[in-house]
Amino acid sequence: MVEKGLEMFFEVFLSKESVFFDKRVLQSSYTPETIPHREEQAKQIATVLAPVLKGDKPSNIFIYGKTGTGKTLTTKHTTQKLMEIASREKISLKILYVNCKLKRSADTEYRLIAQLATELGKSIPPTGLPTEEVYKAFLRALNKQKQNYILILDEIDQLVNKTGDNALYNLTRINEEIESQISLIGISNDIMFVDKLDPRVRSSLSEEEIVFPPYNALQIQSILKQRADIAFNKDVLQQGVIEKCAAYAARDHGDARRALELLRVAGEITDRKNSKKITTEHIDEAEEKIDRDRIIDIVTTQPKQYHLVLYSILSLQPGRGSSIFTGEVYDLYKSLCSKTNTSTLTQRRVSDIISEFDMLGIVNAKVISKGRYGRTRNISIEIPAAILPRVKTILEESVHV
DNA sequence: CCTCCACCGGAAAGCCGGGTCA
DNA sequence: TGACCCGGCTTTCCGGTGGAGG
Repeated sequence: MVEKGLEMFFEVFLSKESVFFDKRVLQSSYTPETIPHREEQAKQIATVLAPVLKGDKPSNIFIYGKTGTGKTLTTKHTTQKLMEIASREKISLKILYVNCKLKRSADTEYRLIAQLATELGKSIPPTGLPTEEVYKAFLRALNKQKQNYILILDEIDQLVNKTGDNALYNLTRINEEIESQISLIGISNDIMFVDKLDPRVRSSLSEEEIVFPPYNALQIQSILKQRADIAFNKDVLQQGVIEKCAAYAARDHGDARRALELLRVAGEITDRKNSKKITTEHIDEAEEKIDRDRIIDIVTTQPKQYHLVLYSILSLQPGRGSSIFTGEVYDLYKSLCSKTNTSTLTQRRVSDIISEFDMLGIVNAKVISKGRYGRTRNISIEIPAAILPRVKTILEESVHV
């Protein structure tokens, strides 16, 4: 019986028409042939890197721009082209790309260097060795053949915020110890982060600086059109859909990635509803869905102690206008802990957990002063009311209250 | 203008699990 | 097997601090 039902389902699914022609084009892993509106930046990168073709060491580059402004795409694209020329001209050149945000892969000094060494063919155990050893292995790999290297460090701000600028310091002066030449390209979406760097590292890293400004609504429109032409079947887009998508994305700092995601999810919603056309209403639904999924995802993947803290905050929000303070949250949290037989964390720690929720956008926690009555955080919940009950259920199940 | 609350938030250090190496 | 390493999570310690109330 069940089997029959499933079969039917799959058959119907197959025969169902989709608005998509090639969905991959809207996914973030997709690399388009051309990158519109970034010609200027691509050229700047090319200008700095070009000397490598004559055997000179290019300057290091620091690239800055908000999320979804095409930094990674442009950098990869440009270096790839450079690589093509280099191999055609038989110039020995190696390009290494690492994303420093990737958990358990390149987000600490040890892991970053290990990752780099691995890409050069040395295998390094994921842990256990002294960092010093890993550097030696990396150096040996670099020296195996004399050539130029270009090292792209994406999201370096993450690395620095987490583990300091030690790794960068070592990398910027590694040229003194090897025959080969290394140039760094650092990509960051937080410009303030350079201030946290040791001055020597800063000046070395940003020998050249390239800024990626946010896209404006018109530019996002053209990006969306370019992709939509390939991604969707003919005539599935209702008038004004692209414009609306672009407007949403431009509203908060011209994030092209978000705009593309919005369009993709809107398409998926359209398919699921068996409609033939993507409408502007679908865009609205998509935006809600993305937000909802994000929050649910964050909440479910959080560890138990975090659940207890969040549950305390939610319980203190009775709908009335009164604001919540750290002290109250901690008191409730403590009693919850003893009720559920969980070990109790210090207030210092809970305070950090609250600010983590703040950074995740689950909660809004501003430090305020109540004068005579001390200083504390003013906490309010940022979860849309529509999914609050669901979040509560998740928390209750995890915590057994 | 000064006090003093109720926390904030940086630094450092400890614990523990997962690992290497000789 | 024991000495040692890394990194995530947590505790300890402690010097701030904005502004209502005196």
